[in-house]
Amino acid sequence: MNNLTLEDIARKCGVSRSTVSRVLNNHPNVSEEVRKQVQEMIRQTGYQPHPAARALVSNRSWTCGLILPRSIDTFFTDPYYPCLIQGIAQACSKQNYTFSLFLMEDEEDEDKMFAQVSRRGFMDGILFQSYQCGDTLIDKLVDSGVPLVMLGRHLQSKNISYVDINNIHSVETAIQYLLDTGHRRIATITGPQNTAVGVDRKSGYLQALMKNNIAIDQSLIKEGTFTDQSGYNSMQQLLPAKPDAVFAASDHMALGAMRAIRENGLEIPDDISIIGFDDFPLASPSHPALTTIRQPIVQFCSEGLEMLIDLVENGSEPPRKVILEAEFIIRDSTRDRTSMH
Amino acid sequence: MNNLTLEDIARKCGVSRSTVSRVLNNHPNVSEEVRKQVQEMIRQTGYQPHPAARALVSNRSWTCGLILPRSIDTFFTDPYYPCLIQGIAQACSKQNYTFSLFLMEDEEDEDKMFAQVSRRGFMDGILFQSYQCGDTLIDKLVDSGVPLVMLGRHLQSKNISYVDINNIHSVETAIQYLLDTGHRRIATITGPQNTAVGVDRKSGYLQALMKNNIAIDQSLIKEGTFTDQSGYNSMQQLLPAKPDAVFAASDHMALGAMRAIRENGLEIPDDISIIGFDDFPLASPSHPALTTIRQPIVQFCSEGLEMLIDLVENGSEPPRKVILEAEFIIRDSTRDRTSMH
DNA sequence: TCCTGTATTGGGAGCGTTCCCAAAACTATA
DNA sequence: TATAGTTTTGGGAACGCTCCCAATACAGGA
Repeated sequence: MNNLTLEDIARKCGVSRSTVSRVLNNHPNVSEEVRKQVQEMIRQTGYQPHPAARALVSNRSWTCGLILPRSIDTFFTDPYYPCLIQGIAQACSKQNYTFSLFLMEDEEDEDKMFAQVSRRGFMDGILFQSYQCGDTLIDKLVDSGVPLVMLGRHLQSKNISYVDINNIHSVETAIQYLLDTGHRRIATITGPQNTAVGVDRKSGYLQALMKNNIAIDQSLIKEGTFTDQSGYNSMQQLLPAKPDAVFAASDHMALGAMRAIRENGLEIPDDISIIGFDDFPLASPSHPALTTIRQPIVQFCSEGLEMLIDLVENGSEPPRKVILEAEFIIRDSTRDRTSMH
Repeated sequence: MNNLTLEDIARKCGVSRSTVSRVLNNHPNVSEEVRKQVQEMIRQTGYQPHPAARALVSNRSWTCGLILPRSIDTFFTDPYYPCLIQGIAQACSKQNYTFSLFLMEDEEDEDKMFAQVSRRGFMDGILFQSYQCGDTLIDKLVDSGVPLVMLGRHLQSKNISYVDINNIHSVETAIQYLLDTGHRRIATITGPQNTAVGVDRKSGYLQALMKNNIAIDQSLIKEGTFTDQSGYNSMQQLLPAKPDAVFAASDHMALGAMRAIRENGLEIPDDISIIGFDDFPLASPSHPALTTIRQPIVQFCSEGLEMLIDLVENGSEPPRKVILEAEFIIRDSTRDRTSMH
């Protein structure tokens, strides 16, 4: 346990506290010679400035929080959350930030988190995973004035800065691909319609069909909950409508749908093509390998953190907004049906 | 953003800073009347003490870190990690601790984490998920002197405090159950043999057979990696040896094994009984519902944190050690074969 | 009523930084 | 060589707490 102070280093180098502080913070106005000497001493002794002392005087803690609201019920089963957590952890490490995680389970958790967050100087800012609308937590956070970035747009976004994936456009691209490759009865398993992702991915599906003057058939649309099981159930309901392709709003649901398709004696992609969304680790090893839309999760997280740091340093007006493009990945669960003619 | 100080509260109440501090820290020697008045003022104003100021003077940050070492490669696919993270988050919230998460990906991450951790007063202590032996990180952490608790025993444990599940005993119980219900050719898919869990769960299997004077058949033992895919592959290799039961060292591997069994035209539990380990959310909704050993993950996490707090407050000598019992849960993937006689 | 002991209260010092301003050292110019 | 300007350096004050010790208030007993 290393308990040297600035003053100790200063004494060892025969300079003042201030000079060491300047070296530490890369201020100019330190002669090259002295800078070298101090840096060497810091290296040798393994000195680390005391974060609490720093935070006290500068009102910056170099810590950011990630809040996952309690309405999230697929934390254990959806690989999105581990991926997100890793992405944020990675971004924080890169920016020399400490990463604090808050999983809200009940109101008590929210109060406790609040106490930790609402005091300037402890948590520089927070990243908030968007989920259901109607979450009152988000309003409380905005009111508290803590720098805040939403991960994924909020359904009733109230001038909050956010990063999002271009869900609508990327789904449109995927559906257009299905149309171009000769599919005519394209079904979709949507996400929950009280979430922005759920709504946006469905919009992409609808818009693509409309642009191609294809009538919307409600029997080809089922709402899922992002779980494997809901994909399976929705697919069972869709099969009687005889779709030749399905777009599922998450890979997890796509895998469930594939199970249902196979159990009904149909082949993928020969009878039905299937497209997912996410491209998390479970997509590519599936059989057949899943055609999907890849979320740029690493970039998503680092953009989110960078935006947050910008907010902390330059104030949160006006709200920032970044939309990232997702990549359409064609694998083996879709098939070109035009070559059959 | 609430930026009142102790002194502000004191002034409003017409008392001194010290008195407010005493109320805040539940010191005795404050008259009941004054205490009430101050508490009411704190409530009204929503005053929160400045954590950095507190940490600076008391060398306690009320923050603990959870480190997941970089040798972990199943972070996204094994529900253990989300469960663990939630368990720790919950325990921290209960103890009014802030939870910082460190995911090590490369050596640079380790260095950065080290800088944050090795300075007393920033991170009170750390929880370290045990994984592969040969991790040098653990030695560095021990040397740094930061209070440390291992989650799961370490294969070459060097006097480190830890919490663990009684893996050996709980597996023995499960195997004994298989024997008692008439199974004779019990196979196992073990975890990696360079991890303590992998070794211990295999030991439980071996000991149960030995106690019943059953010869060990190496063709009934395959080593997996805790993934679904490895469960599938191992099961394919085990099938020629004609087992009538399989114990898989994780639910995930059990599910993979079930897939392999079904693909070979066999029925569960009629032809082969199967037992997993974990009882995480994916076990009970499987078909048939999986007989498994439930890890008391919530208790595991809270014991770990309590041990860490004990270490912080009372020093880490002698090392503490807590072993929790796991619960054997019988569902539908096992079948009593004695009633067939 | 005075004295002693205990319960309560107040204020100073200090934690390890950053920031600011003044002092010192150096440089260039007249 | 004197002077003004610039670069570099040092030290005080402050951040908001906790801890310690001294001061005060309030008992009860002689």
